[in-house]
Amino acid sequence: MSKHLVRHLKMQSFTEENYLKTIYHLSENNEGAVQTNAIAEKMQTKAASVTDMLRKLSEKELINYKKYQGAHLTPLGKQTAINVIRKHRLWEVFLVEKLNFKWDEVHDIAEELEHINSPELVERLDEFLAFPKNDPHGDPIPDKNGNFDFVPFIKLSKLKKDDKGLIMGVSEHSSAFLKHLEKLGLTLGKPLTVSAINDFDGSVEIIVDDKKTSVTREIAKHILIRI
Amino acid sequence: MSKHLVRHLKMQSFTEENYLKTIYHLSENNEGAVQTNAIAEKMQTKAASVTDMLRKLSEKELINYKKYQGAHLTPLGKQTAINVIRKHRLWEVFLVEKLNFKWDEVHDIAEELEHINSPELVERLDEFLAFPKNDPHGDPIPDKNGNFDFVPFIKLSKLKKDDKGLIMGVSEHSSAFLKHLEKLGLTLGKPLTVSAINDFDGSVEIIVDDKKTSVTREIAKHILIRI
DNA sequence: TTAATTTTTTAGATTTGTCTAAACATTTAG
DNA sequence: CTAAATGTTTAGACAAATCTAAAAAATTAA
Ligand SMILES: [Mn+2]
Ligand SMILES: [Mn+2]
Ligand SMILES: [Mn+2]
Ligand SMILES: [Mn+2]
Repeated sequence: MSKHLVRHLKMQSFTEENYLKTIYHLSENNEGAVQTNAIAEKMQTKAASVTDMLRKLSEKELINYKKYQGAHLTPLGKQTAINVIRKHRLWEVFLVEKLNFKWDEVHDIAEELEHINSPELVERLDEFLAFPKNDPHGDPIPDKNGNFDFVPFIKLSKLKKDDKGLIMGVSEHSSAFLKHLEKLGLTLGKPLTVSAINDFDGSVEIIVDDKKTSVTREIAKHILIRI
Repeated sequence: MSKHLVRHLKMQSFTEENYLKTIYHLSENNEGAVQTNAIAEKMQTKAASVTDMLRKLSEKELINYKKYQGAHLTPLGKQTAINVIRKHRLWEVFLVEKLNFKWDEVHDIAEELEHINSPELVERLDEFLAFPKNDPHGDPIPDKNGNFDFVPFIKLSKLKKDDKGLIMGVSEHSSAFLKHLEKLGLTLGKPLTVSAINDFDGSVEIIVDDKKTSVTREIAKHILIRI
């Protein structure tokens, strides 16, 4: 890391921050330790590289790690990860609300902006945006102490025929996925009704804006619903 | 450079961008080739490191460089440097105008933001800010084609007794310097009159807002005036 | 125009983050 | 319960950006 990017006191490199964030996201769902291969896959890197980094993060007391046993974030590691996520989501709100980007265009830019290191900047950005609670994809934005409401949305793929609900979020941020939803009229806040579930491939037929559409089971897994 | 920060087509690292920017600024004033030691001093690094980087930038055709002869930006290198400067200055305007930072607080944050790689983001930011012509320190903001008016301001240190003028810029961005000016009431746009020049140490006595103050010759060199 | 001084480059290390190939450990299946 | 498959770590290398110390070139001064 170049000296021109010297960070605050606890100097985490972009790379370290990305590892911490990935470990955080992987431990959100399943409870146990986060495995080397899972991290390697998410970060599009090799298991050997992950092992190296896990040792380093462990050295810095950002994770608990023992050989062959996977990783857990320490409180310090968790705080760091949540702070990066806070910044990511605030910048996404900025890009959509102030610069008129679409929700499918902001993720990659936020991946860069999330590493800008200025606590003051984050707090002022939060204020400028009027302390938003959710990002453009429905994800909750942690406050400056790292607290946020855990809202247990249900995957569209779990709904039954005739269930009704509101689209509250997505669990996949790729532009391709979001553009596809947009084309189908599936945007945040939209009410929908499940009109049928296809026995053969699990695809879900829904009614949105009085129009009938259908999404594959894979897509339905990434659409989050509040009933 | 980590793969998570893979940039656009012409992949310049933060470090390369900072070198190009420094070479650009050093060639703004004196015309000839930019010397190794001058770069080393501005970047707070060692001459040996500079030599390594000059060879690399030359390899990439961003500068013209021959051993012992110093460096010149190529058109491509100049364009890259100006684009980084454009981003730096636009972000400074954002920080001051939208997030209410003071002019002495924004430089370091902009040093990080200037490396965010998204042409679309820059254009939308420019529009959001209503296409500002100057940054909070009076420096001109290049347009998206890299063009900007060269405005030949005069250093306060060059003025004579009884000369009048407007403060149009500063050529030093450190927080300490800017805070000092602020304390003396020397902010952008302020009219001033030179009431005396001290023979002994060259310090400049001025009248601003009907009050008399005095700045050292060193400080006067960094205050830019339009008569 | 030789000598002293300044400037620049080279040589050789170091740190960070990455990789491949091979070894080792753990889990799963027969 | 052994054997195969899967998952993880080690060993050794590499590229980027940096450093120190020493050599070489260019400039300035005597
Ligand atoms: Mn995102
Ligand atoms: Mn998001
Ligand atoms: Mn600045
Ligand atoms: Mn500025």
